[in-house]
Amino acid sequence: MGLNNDESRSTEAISSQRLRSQRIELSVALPFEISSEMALTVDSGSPPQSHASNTATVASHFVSLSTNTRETDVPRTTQQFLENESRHPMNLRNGSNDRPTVEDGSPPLSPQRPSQSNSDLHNQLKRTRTEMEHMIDENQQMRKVLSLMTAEYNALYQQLVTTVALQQQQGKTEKFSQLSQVPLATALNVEVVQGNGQRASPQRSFTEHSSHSAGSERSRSATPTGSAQVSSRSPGRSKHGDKQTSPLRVKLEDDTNQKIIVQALPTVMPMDTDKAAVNMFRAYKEESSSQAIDASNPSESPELGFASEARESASQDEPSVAEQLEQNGWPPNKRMKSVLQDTSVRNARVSVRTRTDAPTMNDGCQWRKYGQKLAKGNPCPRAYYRCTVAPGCPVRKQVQRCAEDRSILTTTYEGTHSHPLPAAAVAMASTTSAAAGMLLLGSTSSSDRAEGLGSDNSFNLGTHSMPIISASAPFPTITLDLTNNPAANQMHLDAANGNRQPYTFSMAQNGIQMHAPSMMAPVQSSYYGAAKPPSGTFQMYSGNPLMVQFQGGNTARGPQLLADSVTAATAAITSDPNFTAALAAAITSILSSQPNNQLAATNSSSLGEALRGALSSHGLPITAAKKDTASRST
DNA sequence: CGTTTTTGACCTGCGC
DNA sequence: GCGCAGGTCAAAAACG
Ligand SMILES: [Zn+2]
Repeated sequence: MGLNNDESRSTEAISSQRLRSQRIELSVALPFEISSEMALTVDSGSPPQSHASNTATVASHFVSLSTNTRETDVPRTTQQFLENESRHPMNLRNGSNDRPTVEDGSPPLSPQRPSQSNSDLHNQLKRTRTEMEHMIDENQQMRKVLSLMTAEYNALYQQLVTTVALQQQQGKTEKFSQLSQVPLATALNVEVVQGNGQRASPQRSFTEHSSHSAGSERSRSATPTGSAQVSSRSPGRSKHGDKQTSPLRVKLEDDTNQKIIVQALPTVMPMDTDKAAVNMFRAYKEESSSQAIDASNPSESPELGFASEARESASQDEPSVAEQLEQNGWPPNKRMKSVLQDTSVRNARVSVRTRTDAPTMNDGCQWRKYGQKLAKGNPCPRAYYRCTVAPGCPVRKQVQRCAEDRSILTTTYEGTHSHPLPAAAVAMASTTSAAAGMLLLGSTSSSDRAEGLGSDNSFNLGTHSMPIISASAPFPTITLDLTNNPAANQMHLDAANGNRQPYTFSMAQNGIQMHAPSMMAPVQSSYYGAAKPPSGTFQMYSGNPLMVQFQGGNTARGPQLLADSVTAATAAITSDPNFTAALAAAITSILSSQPNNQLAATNSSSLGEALRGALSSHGLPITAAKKDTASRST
């Protein structure tokens, strides 16, 4: 380096570090109960190739999505989405087979009238059908969004409750710090808006990140961990990293006239098609230095408010240090970054173990390798990747093969995407984000290390339900084991405290099983070591009198599908206290998962597309029923 | 020629 | 302070 090394380094060192999470503002009406009662119907009407027999019943609660929604009305943001939902009361429906497609997709054109003649109906049917095909598409996307939102909402809700409780206990002065100390989900970012409108941002603003590829503005955290300090200043948002597509916005007001804005959620904004997604990203990138927000997220409605907020500070492409100082009162490199949040954000990790020959798992995202290291204890090098879908995206992943079994690939994700994701990437992204959120919410401190990546690559977790607590585990890590190894194919959510029972996810060929702590016993007895379950089986059991069963005909394999299944599972976990709700989320997600068609190991395979066709390609009878925990069918 | 990979240097946190 | 180990940077090389 040509520069004075020490100088530049130290300066950089203090400067705000690269952001690893996006900032997305979520506005959630606290009292709003999305979760427990809602799930999207899976009725996809009559898809092109299909049996049109997809039905689902989840605890008898169904929401018929976009039944009255025209294409243009399709909510793009979760906010809108949710509003719609609340506007249209749930549509209860039984899982019936072979319903007339009209029923589901019938647009506002004209309500069905029994008196209509057959020909009229026929014509209408035609028109409707076309529209329906669009609807189906969007329906599926919505489902994903919803499942995400549900999970996230639950997490948020819990978070808020915790926070409020804390606040009540603590003096006012401590409020902020309390807030900042609450371990938020990876994607969460809490801001406190004071009465005067000024924002105190206890958390480092993710959007500060300005790392152009030029890298002139490198930054590193110099603040010692744990010395989180809350100061009130305007959020350091600006620059490209700033695009956010916040699906939801949570706003609370506490007694002190302070608004708490909880920002959350990965930008999971499913695209209509991957092509569209690509284009969008292109545009996204191009505009990365300006106000790409509107362009890339046209659906953002003004009333949501955050768009303008974003604009206001995104005016400068690359503000100089002085400018930033002016704007924020702090030089960029001295910006307060909530170390706590930072560490939370940074530390939450989700690692996924898959059996694959490909050098890296195709998760739908674009990655750029930025490093490789020989990890201790493992002859296989560990590769470091960073997301390149959007400049400044904080997400990273590490990929390493298992020392024992080289066919097992461990991919560890960290961070939350700061941009819309291609459909293909939604599954994995939401999985990791949900899992990370759960992790952070559930445990107050660290937990076990990423298995397979750490020096001890023992993934012996499977055999017992004991969480592995590694003292040398700086990061809370959730591990999804998607290998079919009966001994190890589990996911453990470990809490350092040990007072939590791990959730266990087992991946059995085509299904995924989640065991909540309360029902550990029954599960282990029957599934483990048993023959492979029927293909396409999804089961979730919980201590609650609720059981869901998913049965599909096709054999699913490949990490992609698994990833999606896990998404559902993870989403479920995320809202631990509200398992039922989570379940709904999970189901919706699962339903859209697909027995893989062409999931080549190459980068070209698109999980999203694959998923999209899932239901239509295979008329999977999906049933869910309330049952006793005891009863189960395999 | 732009983008990605490779790779050695460098940084940071941690334990001693 | 030193050494180690995990991560990251960035120049150079490779790639398409
Ligand atoms: Zn990304």
